[in-house]
Amino acid sequence: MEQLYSIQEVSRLLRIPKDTLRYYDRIGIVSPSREDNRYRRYSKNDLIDLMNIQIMQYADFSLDEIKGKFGFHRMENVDPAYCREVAAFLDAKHAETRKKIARLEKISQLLDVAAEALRDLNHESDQRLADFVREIYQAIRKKEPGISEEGCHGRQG
Amino acid sequence: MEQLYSIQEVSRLLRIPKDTLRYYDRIGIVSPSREDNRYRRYSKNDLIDLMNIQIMQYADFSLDEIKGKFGFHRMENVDPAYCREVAAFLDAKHAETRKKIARLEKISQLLDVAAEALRDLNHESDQRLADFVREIYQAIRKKEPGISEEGCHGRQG
DNA sequence: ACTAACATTGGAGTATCCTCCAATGTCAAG
DNA sequence: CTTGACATTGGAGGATACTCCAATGTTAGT
Repeated sequence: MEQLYSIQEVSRLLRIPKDTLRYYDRIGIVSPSREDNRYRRYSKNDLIDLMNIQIMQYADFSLDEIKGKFGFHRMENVDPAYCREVAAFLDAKHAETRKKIARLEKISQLLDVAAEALRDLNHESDQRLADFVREIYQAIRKKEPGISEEGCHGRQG
Repeated sequence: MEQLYSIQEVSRLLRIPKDTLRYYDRIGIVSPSREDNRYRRYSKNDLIDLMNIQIMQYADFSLDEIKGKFGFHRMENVDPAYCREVAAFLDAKHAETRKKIARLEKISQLLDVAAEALRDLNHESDQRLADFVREIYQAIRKKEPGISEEGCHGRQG
């Protein structure tokens, strides 16, 4: 007596386009059972999976990560090793997120300084902007130790 | 006597792949002058444009925004109206960036709580995670007032 | 002349996540 | 039996920013 939902019902309940649900089925992310007529029938667990996916997408997980790393409600399998693995994965994501935030804070400052420089055009604000841009530019360059694919046939001394 | 650079030189100096430089030329973002043999020759100003583009990409501007909104070094044209327009644009970007940061802070928290819940499996941390997820889920849903393309032929009462 | 290293072009492919379409099948009501 | 709303499928297209390729032309050195 488990309740089942048609694709349309799921689409309305979770506000996920039907095409997207079909797409998720295709790529094996959420593949509901079928009726004799091949119509999809979503179970409660399928809905929970989909809600988890919505959360994880909000949290910048790619569909690939979602597909690969999670059993969702199958968490009934409380395998400690698996839990540790997932926890480590979440830690990595957390670190990544902190980095993104740091970058965006820089950008926020940059935009602020730039807008200010544009609003009152004087040497001081110009200078501040120039300095800031230079700092960021150097940070960008330091990222990769300097090889740009095609540019290394004739190696520079 | 302006110094000019070949595509290879620019690629090495700025660490931008040659294909990318050609791509920028194609889509009209930075189109250097040509020699008789049709080889590209980048001017100092072209380099400055490219550096600005690198900065703006770091700041999450799309190439379209970059193309549309900026005269870069042509800023010698200090048209006050244009400056105000650009400043307003930067303000909007700034607001957008603050929003992104707020979202990422939420995500950061979520990942933290989730990892913790996975590490020591007890009712308390589980509950905290569940609450947090619910809160975020509701925030996600509130975003759009609830229409999902295909799902509105037969309108729900 | 021949070669290596550079340059050009148009066009196709990659990656991600959908989004849309046409052809077709199913189901319930009148 | 027809109509309308639902469902299915495979495959194409879109947005973004490249990335790669093949065919071909140019330049400099021996």
